Amino acid sequence: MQQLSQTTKALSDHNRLRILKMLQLRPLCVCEITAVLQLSPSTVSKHLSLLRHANLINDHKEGKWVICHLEEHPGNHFAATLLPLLATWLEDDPQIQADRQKIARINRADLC
Amino acid sequence: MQQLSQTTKALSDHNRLRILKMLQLRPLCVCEITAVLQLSPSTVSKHLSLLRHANLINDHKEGKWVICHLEEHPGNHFAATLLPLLATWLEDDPQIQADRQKIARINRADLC
DNA sequence: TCCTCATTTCGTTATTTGGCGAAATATAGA
DNA sequence: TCTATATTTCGCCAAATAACGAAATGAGGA
Repeated sequence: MQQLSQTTKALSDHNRLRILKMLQLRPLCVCEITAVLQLSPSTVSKHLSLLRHANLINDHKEGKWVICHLEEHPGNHFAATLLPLLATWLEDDPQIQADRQKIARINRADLC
Repeated sequence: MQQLSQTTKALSDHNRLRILKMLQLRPLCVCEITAVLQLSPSTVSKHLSLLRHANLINDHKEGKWVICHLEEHPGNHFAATLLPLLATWLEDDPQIQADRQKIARINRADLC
């Protein structure tokens, strides 16, 4: 029950949903996510940490960047079920579409 | 996006999950739910109101009782997808099983 | 009508959450 | 080694949430 509520809580925040829907497009470094959300790096870091603990995303280092991506094989059963569903949800949401357009224009090299 | 986060937020609370899993067994009046959760009536009422607004449950009056039941045709797409999933989740959770045993023993007539 | 009892609403309190900026950490490159 | 920059951690504040008890509401039965 704890694990389910942890997962749904992670999915209940506006900005965390935006992050997950962005990552559907491609893996992103923290500063790209920060640029799109227009939140402070510390806030974004906290959201990412929460998503990581919920087994919804994962990351790896590439030089000085931390690259985040959707978790492909979540240890958590609920995350494993919900992530593919989320992939089909919110596709026509204006905010999500705007975020994705921003990502298309962004270049990690100039940004960070 | 608002609707999705409303739905997942509703599903992110321990006690609300317990309520939904109880209602899977059969419709229950507010005082039965209150008796199982061991929370104050006002607290339970608030949880129920939140679940109603999220289109996860519905209710009707029967004499002086308000009988709650799972929403069968949620107006909300996310609720419609998640309710059947929830029905398969947490079936082996000890807390959920204990709640259901309590319900089996409870009788609305003597309780209220 | 009046009383009882199930439920909801209101006002309050403690805890959690989401946000920030400053300081700490870590890594690439000079 | 020193510096610059990406990220995280820490300490704080404001807003949201979950809980309670008391008061209000609403329906059935005396």
